[in-house]
Formats: sequence, structure tokens, C-alpha cells
Amino acid sequence: MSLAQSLQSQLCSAARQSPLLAKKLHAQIIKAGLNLHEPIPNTLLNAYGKCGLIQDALQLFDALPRRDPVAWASLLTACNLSNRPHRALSISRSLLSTGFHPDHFVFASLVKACANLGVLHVKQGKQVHARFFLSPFSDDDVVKSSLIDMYAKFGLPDYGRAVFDSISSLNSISWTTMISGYARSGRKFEAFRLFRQTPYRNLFAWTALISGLVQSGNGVDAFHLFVEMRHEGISVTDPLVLSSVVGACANLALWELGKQMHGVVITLGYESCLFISNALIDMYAKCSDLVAAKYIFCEMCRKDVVSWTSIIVGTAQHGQAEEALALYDEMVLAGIKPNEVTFVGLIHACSHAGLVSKGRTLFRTMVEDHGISPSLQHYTCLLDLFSRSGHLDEAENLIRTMPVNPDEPTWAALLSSCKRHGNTQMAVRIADHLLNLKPEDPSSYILLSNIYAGAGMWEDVSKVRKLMMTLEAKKAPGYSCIDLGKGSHVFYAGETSHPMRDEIIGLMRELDEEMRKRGYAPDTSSVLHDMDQQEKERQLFWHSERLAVAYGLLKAVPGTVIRIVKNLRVCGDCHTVLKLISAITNREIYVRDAKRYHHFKDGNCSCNDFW
DNA sequence: GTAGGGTTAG
Repeated sequence: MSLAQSLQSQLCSAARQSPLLAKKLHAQIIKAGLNLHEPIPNTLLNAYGKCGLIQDALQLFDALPRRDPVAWASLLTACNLSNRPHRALSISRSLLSTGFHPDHFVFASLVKACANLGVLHVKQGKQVHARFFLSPFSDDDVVKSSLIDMYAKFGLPDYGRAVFDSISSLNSISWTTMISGYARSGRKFEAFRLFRQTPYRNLFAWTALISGLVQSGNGVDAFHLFVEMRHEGISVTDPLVLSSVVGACANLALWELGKQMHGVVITLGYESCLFISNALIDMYAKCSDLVAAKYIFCEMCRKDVVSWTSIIVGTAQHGQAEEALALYDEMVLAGIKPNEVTFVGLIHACSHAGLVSKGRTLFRTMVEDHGISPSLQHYTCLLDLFSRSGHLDEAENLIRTMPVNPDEPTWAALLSSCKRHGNTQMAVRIADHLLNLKPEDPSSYILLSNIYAGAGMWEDVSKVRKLMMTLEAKKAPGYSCIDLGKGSHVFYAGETSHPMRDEIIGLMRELDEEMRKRGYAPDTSSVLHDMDQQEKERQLFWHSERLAVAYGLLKAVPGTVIRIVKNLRVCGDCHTVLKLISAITNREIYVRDAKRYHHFKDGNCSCNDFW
């Protein structure tokens, strides 16, 4: 074998190994004067791309005397691998401006870049699709599979289906992509139908279906399928499906089931797999079992940014802001680079604990030291931090000048802070803005109505009420789910048909009496109907989380934690009530609502009454 | 040199 051939083959394996090895080989290639010897430059470019050295890849590309389709494709792949889809697209613009005609390899990479850019770039995606359609490569099935995936990521599975139907010979990959596309988009019946039709019912197809269902919030269906998959004797030769099932337990906050899945993970021998451990940390944290989450975290021999972020976010969500920040310092010391998700968790922790200057510093660190461009979520966290702590002017300045468009929840959060800090003037200003956005969340209307009422603006109150009436019909019913291990039990607001109805009501009356002795007065400001005070109090009395807690107190093993998941947010009055109940009954109560975690203990809540 | 299934966000 010649030196060139030897270096070439070493490069191919270097691609899968270390950046260091790739650089060493590059040096040897230059020394041997082979840096322009075909196909070495392209192979080197490919190797740099595969091991994440995007800068080196770009430099190398710029120095190439001749740029063939292989070089372009390799460069685009490098951009995709290092998560720089914008870069890929800007490269493609310069590529097209030179009059270069992309081949099927280049198209596949471009489609992937558009997919990674997400739904805001549908237009670019469709343009690439059109160009591909008109090209001599328009029959290529690989590009078609990536198009199906791209449209799924845009939430447009029907466009993907049209591409799928145009494929002449469907293979395992095209089937899997389409099944996953439907499942991720929440189109479960189409996903099921296709899954029953595919000749490739392999682990990939099962994983695509199950994880797609988890991602679209159909965790229960996903779980049933996982059981079916095990019954069919599909061998779990790699653990990707397990992380999805563990994720389903996390989303549903099913602690008992989560523990069982942890058992399955151990049985199948994947407990030391990095991303499975990450999924387990998240699951235990979301099921409010921070002790177990921390145990898994500590036992891991290798931790990546997801492991650290999961434990930081989990800790912060349970009200332990200082500890979350301490974990971040440890993470930095351990040499792990935080990502955009880490900072959402951190700034949120600061907001929770009122650490304004710390949060501001972190935001600056994120942008200046880590080169992360802030997303709406980051601005929302920062805004939350300012407004909760009473820095209302700074908050208003931020919401009006931030470079991303604030959405309804962002304006609503600012508005509720104005209310809490008693700044009526600003509240009305913000309320007018929110009203113009035509809010969809019923709680926004309650907030607006309260603000206008507080300012004596009765015309606006009635305007809001009218809008609210039309919305009322569309409102999702509130329910709470209690996990007793032997299965979970769902309570709907106002439910009166439960077999244990009398016992539940009896206990609730008893608790109500004791609460009133301790000074409890119902806060009916979250009830939206026009009705008298007594009727409003009756409405509150039947909120689903109270029914679930009462049932839990009656049925759960004495002394154990009561775990409840609610689909909507806990109202202010229920929050007060749950704090009182935790003190009266001396029980810990976890409630995960649509937005936050509440750990009630001894009359207090881990959210510090910020929610 | 191109395509499919996985974990972290309020």
C-alpha cells in the first residue's frame, strides 16, 4: 500500500475517532506533500466534519484549489453535524451563486439543514424541495426520506406523505421516517395504520412509533405499545426506545411506573448507558423524587451537558435555587460547557429566589462567554426575574426592546407582576397590549378582568367578560390525577359521581372547618363567572386537586407522599388550601401542574408562592 | 460525501 493510500484509510477511521488524530494525520499529509493528492483533501474535510472540527473544515475548504460536489457535500455535512444549519444555508447560497448544480448528496444535506432550522424556515425548505424536484436527481429516494423528515419537523406530515407516496421502492428507512413523522405530529391513527402496514416491523419502526407518541404527548399509548413490543419478543438490541418510555413516565409523572421502567433498564443491562441515565434523572426529578435523581446523577461515571442540565433544572424546579447554582459552578469546574437549556434553568432558578444581579450576570455570561444567542425563553426568564423582584421599569423596557417577539404568556407574566406589586398605571398599559394580542388562555382573561376592575375601568371589564364567554366553551376541563402505585385515578373539577363521594366530601368539610379556624378565607378572584360569593366558594371547593388530595388522604399508605398531576395551573386559592392541608394533616403533597412543581410541606410550598 | 428511532427548557 502506498503512503497516500495508507493515510487515506487512516483518515477514514480517524473520522470516527478523535479530533487529535485527524489533526496529526493532517500534519503528516502536509509533510509528505500529499495535501492536494486526490481524494485526500475531501477525505480530510470529511474527517474534520465528523469529529466536530467545523472551523478546521471551513479553513480547509477555503484553501481547496478545486471544489467538487464531494467537497461541498462534506462541508454541509460538517455544518449539520456541528449544529450550524444557518451556516449550511449561507454556504448553499454561495454555492448556488457560483452556478453550481447540487447533486443528490448536496440536496440531502441541504434538506437536513432546513429540517434542523425548524418550522420558522418552512419557506427555505420548500425552496430546496422545489429545486430538487426540478433537478436531474428528483428520483433519489434518500433525498425523499430526508424530505419526509423535514416536513415532519415542520409539523406538516401531509407534505411528507405526498413525498412518501412518490417513492418507487420503499425501504425500511422511508417507512420509519413516515411513521415517526405522523407520530411526532400527533397523528396517531395514521401512524398506527402505517405501522400495521409496514413490512419492516423492526426495532427501528417500534422505536419511531413509541418515541413519536411520547413526543406528541401520547405517553399512555406509547406505553401500551412498548408492552406489545415486549410481547412480540422484539429484542431490545439498543436502548433508544427505553429512553422514550422512561420519558413517558416523566411526562406523566408516573413515579411507580418509572421505577418499574428503571428496573427494566437494569434487567436489559443498560443502566450505565449515558443517555438512559440522563432520561432517568429527568424522570425522577419530574416525579418529584429528587433523592433518586441525585443518586443516579452521582453514580454516573461519565456525565455530559444533558446530565448536568437535567439535575440543575430538576433541583431548581423544586425550589432549591441556591443548590442549582452551586451545581452549575461544579459543572463549570468539571469542564462541561453549558448550553442554551442550562441557562434557561439557571435564570429561572434566580428568578425563583429573587437573585436579580446573579441572573443578569448569567445572561451576560451566556451571550458573551458562551456565544449563545438568547431565545424567547431566555428573555422570558430574564423578564420574569426583573418583574417578580419588582424591577418593573426594567422589565417593561426589556419586553419592548427585546429582539424576539414576546408571546401571550410573556405579557401575561409581566402583567401579573404589575398586579402583585400594585403598579396600576403600568398594569393598564400592559393589559391593553395583551388584550390586543387576542389571548387564548382563559387565565389571561381573568387577569385582565381583575386589572381593569382594580382600575375602575368597568367598560373594559365588560368587554373582557364578553370575550371570555365565547372562549369559555372551548376551555379544557380541569382534572387532577393521583398516582397510588396500583394505578392512577383521575378527578375532574366538580365531579360528584365518585363511589367514595361521601367520604371525600366528609373529609373536605372537616378540613375546611379546620382551615377556617386557622384564618382561611377563600380567594375567589380566580373564578370567572358572574355569581354570588357563596356560589364562587362552592366552585373552588370542587376544584379537582382538592378532590384528588382528599382521596389520597383516604386511600394512600399513611405517611407516604401524595403525588398529584394537574392538567391546568393550580389557582391561588387551592395553593393556599394545599399549604394548610399539608400542615393540618402533617403530610407532604406534591402537585405538578401545567407549569410548575409544588411541594407542600408543613404549611409551605417549594415554589415560594411564586407561580 | 447523502436518509430513519434517544435524553435536558417555562
